[in-house]
Amino acid sequence: MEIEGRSARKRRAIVEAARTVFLRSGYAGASMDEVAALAEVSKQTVYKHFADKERLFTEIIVGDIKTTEERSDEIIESLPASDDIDGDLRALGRQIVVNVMQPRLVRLRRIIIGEVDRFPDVARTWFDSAPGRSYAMLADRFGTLHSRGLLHTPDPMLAAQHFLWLVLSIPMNKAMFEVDENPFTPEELERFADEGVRVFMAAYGR
Amino acid sequence: MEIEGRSARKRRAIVEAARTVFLRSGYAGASMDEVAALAEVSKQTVYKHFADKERLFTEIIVGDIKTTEERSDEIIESLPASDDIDGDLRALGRQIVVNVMQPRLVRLRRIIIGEVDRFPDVARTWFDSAPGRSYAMLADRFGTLHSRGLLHTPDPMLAAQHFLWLVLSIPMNKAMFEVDENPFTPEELERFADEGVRVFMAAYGR
DNA sequence: ACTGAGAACTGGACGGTCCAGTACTATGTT
DNA sequence: AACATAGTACTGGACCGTCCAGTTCTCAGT
Repeated sequence: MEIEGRSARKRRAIVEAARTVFLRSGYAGASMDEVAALAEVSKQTVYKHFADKERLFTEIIVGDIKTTEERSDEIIESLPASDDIDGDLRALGRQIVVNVMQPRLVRLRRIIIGEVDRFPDVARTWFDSAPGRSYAMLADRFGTLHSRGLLHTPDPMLAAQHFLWLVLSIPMNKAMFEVDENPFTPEELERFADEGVRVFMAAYGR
Repeated sequence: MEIEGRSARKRRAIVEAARTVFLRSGYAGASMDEVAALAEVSKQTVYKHFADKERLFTEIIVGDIKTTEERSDEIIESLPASDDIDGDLRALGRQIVVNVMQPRLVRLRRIIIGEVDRFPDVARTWFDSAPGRSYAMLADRFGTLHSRGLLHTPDPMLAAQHFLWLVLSIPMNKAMFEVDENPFTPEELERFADEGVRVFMAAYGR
């Protein structure tokens, strides 16, 4: 078993500290001294591992996005294919809303939106990965369900977007403007999911 | 007729310059020197009218929010009450999406989201005014239409939120992560509106 | 197991830059 | 005269990124 060397250990500490600091203070609000201090590492070491603040930010955020992406993939792939489409979608909607409304993700989203001008590539990566990939995976499922006659989704991509936003947009939009990243209880979130799915089924149900 | 005095004229120039600069560069990116230069005013004069950068920002942004609010009110109030609910809502949806997706408003939205931590009050003002007020006004209309049997919206507030986000969330979410604030043509936007209204009517019609 | 070389790290100082906000004098306006 | 503004220099502070002298770690070669 490979033991993590000193350099790798320091690097991990830096990444973790940077994640904390950037998520807490945003890009402009974060200082490299703060990162170094929290990582218990000298500033020089930070600059040995990362060329500058922009690259550190980019790596941290893109890393977080990838993690998020994997989790979302799991959730959508777990969508069962029972006869009870309505129940299946309700379960899916609940999982999605609870997952996406995690305070950490809400903060991440806010920071990326605030830095679109400075980091357009990060924003694009987020969009392709966070909602974009879910759109595509869900559209794929809806396409299948349509051809099996279980849903009426002739435009599966549009249906997928409608589904996700029916479930998410009310709490997400509110959270964008609240200091408290998740002002809803899990029960409230699940209600948003259920009501969203109800509307979805009225329009797209068999 | 009251002639605008010198002081008032300068103040207006400062406000306009500040609006331009803040919308272009955000709060942190904007500099007071830049504002003074664009307003063709000395920095001292800026500080004569506004105590500090934070207050200048707040006044500018809140002012813009109010303007937006009035425009939104007009649009929702113009919702006709004909027998053709479906057509009326489609017209409303189109107006809303085109109005809300103005590049200026999209930028404003991004800036406010990015500054939630520093300016929670501004964010709250935005939320209460921009989506919040529309929710309430629309919910009021839906309540009336429900009791007249023209819609089935027992929870008018929820229906109003579903309506607005069915129409808006797809383009708005994409625009949040694009450098180009409005990556859609008016035709595409209207299609989002129409499709959103279709889903809405399937769930809440009759 | 020992050693020596080189890489990585520390800690602190520091230059350079940017910028909010102030001070001060001269000029213009009412 | 009284007040507002211009113009400009200045202060104070934050912070990125660099530099350097001295220390610690790692690992290959013996």
